[in-house]
Amino acid sequence: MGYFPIGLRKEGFSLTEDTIVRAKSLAQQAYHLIREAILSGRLQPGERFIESRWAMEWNISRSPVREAVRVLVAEGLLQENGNGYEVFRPSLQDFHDLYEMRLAIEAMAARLAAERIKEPTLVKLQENVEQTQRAVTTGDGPGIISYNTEFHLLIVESTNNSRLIHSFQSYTPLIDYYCLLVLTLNQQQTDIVAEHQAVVDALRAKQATDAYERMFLHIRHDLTVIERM
Amino acid sequence: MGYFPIGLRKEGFSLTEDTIVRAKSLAQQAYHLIREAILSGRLQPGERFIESRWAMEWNISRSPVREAVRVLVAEGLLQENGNGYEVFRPSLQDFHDLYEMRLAIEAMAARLAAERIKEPTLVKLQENVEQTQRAVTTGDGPGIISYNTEFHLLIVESTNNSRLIHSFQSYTPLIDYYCLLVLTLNQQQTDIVAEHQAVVDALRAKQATDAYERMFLHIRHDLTVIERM
DNA sequence: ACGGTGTTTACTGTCGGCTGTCGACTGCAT
DNA sequence: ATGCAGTCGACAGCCGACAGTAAACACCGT
Repeated sequence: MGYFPIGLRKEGFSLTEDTIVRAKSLAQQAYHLIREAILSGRLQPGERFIESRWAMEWNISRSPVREAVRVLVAEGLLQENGNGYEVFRPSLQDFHDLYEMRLAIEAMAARLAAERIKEPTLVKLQENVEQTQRAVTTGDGPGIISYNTEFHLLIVESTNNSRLIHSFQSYTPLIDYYCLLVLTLNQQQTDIVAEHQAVVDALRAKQATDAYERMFLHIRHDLTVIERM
Repeated sequence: MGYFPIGLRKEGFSLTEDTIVRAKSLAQQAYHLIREAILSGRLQPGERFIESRWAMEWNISRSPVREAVRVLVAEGLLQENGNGYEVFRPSLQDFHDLYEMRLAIEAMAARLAAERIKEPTLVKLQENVEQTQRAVTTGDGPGIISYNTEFHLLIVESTNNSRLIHSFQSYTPLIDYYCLLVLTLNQQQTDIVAEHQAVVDALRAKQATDAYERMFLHIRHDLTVIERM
């Protein structure tokens, strides 16, 4: 007991596995499950979060759930509410703050990337822009979103700065979360291709301030489009 | 038992209090104590961190200590080490990454502050610059550091952006930490006053891009000075 | 000496239970 | 009805104990 992934603990498991795999701690599994439940919207914003319910649900004790909760509170996805916890309640102000954070991180990332990016990444970025173009013309909504995410990730990663990357990864799901809750989609803008292309051009030319400027305008454009709704 | 602040649990406490005060949870107290111990250098980098030792030390059970550890791991101040934990081991690369993070956050903050800063804050900033000037001329090292910290904090706070502020507050102690460990002091540069003054001037003139640029150069200057050592 | 195999030890992960607190409910007096 | 005290159920904070594990140690045949 206590070593099988949540959800398999009663039903048993297949013995046909050919490698030995050590399950993550229950606390970590609980963390990921709760996080996923919040970000996917299965847990409503403001909904009360009760440790013991989930512990029972998963047939584990409250300790690992508590530890997961501690981390989620630190990350802001859960909030202490007098006595008890509730799911983070997003506000427009938060969303605005988040976008300014994006501006800070990603514009800086573009600036740094201009000096550090490698040829293979540039190639990938160029491909990405073209794939985005196709997705836009064919009206492939999910495609646009996923290519867009990849575009920004590639640039942030090419800074080789672990803090920027970590920060980026911590707020990216939140943006999707807001879009899920508040907005239908923010991909109506067709300028995205041109703006991405401008960033790539600046990166290719190793023009740091130019890359910064392009990325800054791109994200701020996104923000103003969203705010108009 | 279990409801008095750590350190008072055996000695009892005065009954002359005239207000009811709720003690912070043991987990929160443990969190702050551990964090303080790390940042002050009393816990050496790389030193193994043993939950049960500290629980015994404080006469509490391991549960609250564990919860504190969870948060500190999430923040990066403790690291999982196979089986067990150890104190975050800073590296030069980390320090460099941290400074680029500063560039991202604080340059953006200056940009936003230019549009949002209020007159009283501008006055405070101007006073701050003059106090810094005096501290520099009298060779008051600690004074320079504390005025410098205040300067940057004032600007970040005047963005009214909770994410930027939170990010700033999470890395600020780390910078002091690095300075404590690696460097004697990074305040040998006397340009600090002129650079701060330039930022304040740009803010007063509501020149966003100018404020951005000044702050960017100021912090990068700091970084290059440090790196030369 | 030395690789390999028990064995101890010191720790983390998890559990179930106890206690304090809060909010809702109940019943009584006004 | 209304205000108040008492009661109760639900939940978080905390605890002591147990189980599992990794590294250090001791032992052994070679």
